[in-house]
Amino acid sequence: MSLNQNPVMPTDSELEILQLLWEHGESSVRFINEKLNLKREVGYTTTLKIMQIMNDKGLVKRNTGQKIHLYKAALQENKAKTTMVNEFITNAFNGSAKELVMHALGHHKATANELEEIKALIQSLEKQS
Amino acid sequence: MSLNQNPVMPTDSELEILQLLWEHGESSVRFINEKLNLKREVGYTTTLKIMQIMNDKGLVKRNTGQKIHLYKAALQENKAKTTMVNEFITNAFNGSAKELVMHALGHHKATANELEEIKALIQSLEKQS
DNA sequence: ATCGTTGTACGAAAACATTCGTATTTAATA
DNA sequence: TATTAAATACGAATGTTTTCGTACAACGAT
Repeated sequence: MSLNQNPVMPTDSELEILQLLWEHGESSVRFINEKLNLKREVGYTTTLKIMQIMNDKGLVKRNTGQKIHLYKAALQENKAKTTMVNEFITNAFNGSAKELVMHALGHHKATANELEEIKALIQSLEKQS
Repeated sequence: MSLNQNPVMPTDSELEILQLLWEHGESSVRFINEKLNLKREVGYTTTLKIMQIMNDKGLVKRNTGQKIHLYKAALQENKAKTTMVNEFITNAFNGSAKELVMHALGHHKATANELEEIKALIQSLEKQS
């Protein structure tokens, strides 16, 4: 996706890799490729190429000090996800966070505990105003 | 009896057009192209081509009874958006609706009224269980 | 009937994303 | 130091999305 190209939007493959980097921290191509292959078959050089492109785009930072290069996400997980959510709200929900939330809660199961946490967040947002 | 087929995910351009069709109902290519051009420059035949592709994919239904063909969204707005939200939750939030909602509410401003509506929805979800 | 305007059809270029084969580099070890 | 295993670099094929030029069809006005 991207009609909007401001903060560089990751492609689907790039997002898959970013998630692994957020979860595991700085990692080698080999490691990421093995994690990817737990879910689907991907060639090593395919993963390598995508991570090199991500480096060119500034989505990751690469440490080339050793033979085995190490990659880490260039963006904080929270900030990146907020950017993606806002983009999604703009593109698919005409800017209405409420609409998105209604769909997310109405059709994707959330546990009682999660609903409590969301209520608490709303409460704290209401106190701010 | 009809076979259920995998929902086709619209591309960004296709989604833009779907939103206009949901908003305005059955429309001509000329009309949609003019709406698009309020926000960004798009050639007429570009819009035409995308709408033809959407027809091939089954994203829209086309009425060719007149010289000016009319297009309407093939999917109900609610169903399509739910599908997109669930896809997004899977891809970017590891399946957690809560994570998505927290991001949506935490950083995208929602009005006090909207927060009330969301609370009411949560209440009704909690009653169900 | 012909001309000009406004449609649709279609193909191909341009831009972007994904995949992978092959060449080259690096470094441990025999 | 020469060999080998494992890494990176690079280019090209493939696939998808977006864009638009050009051809042709429909129709109203002359």
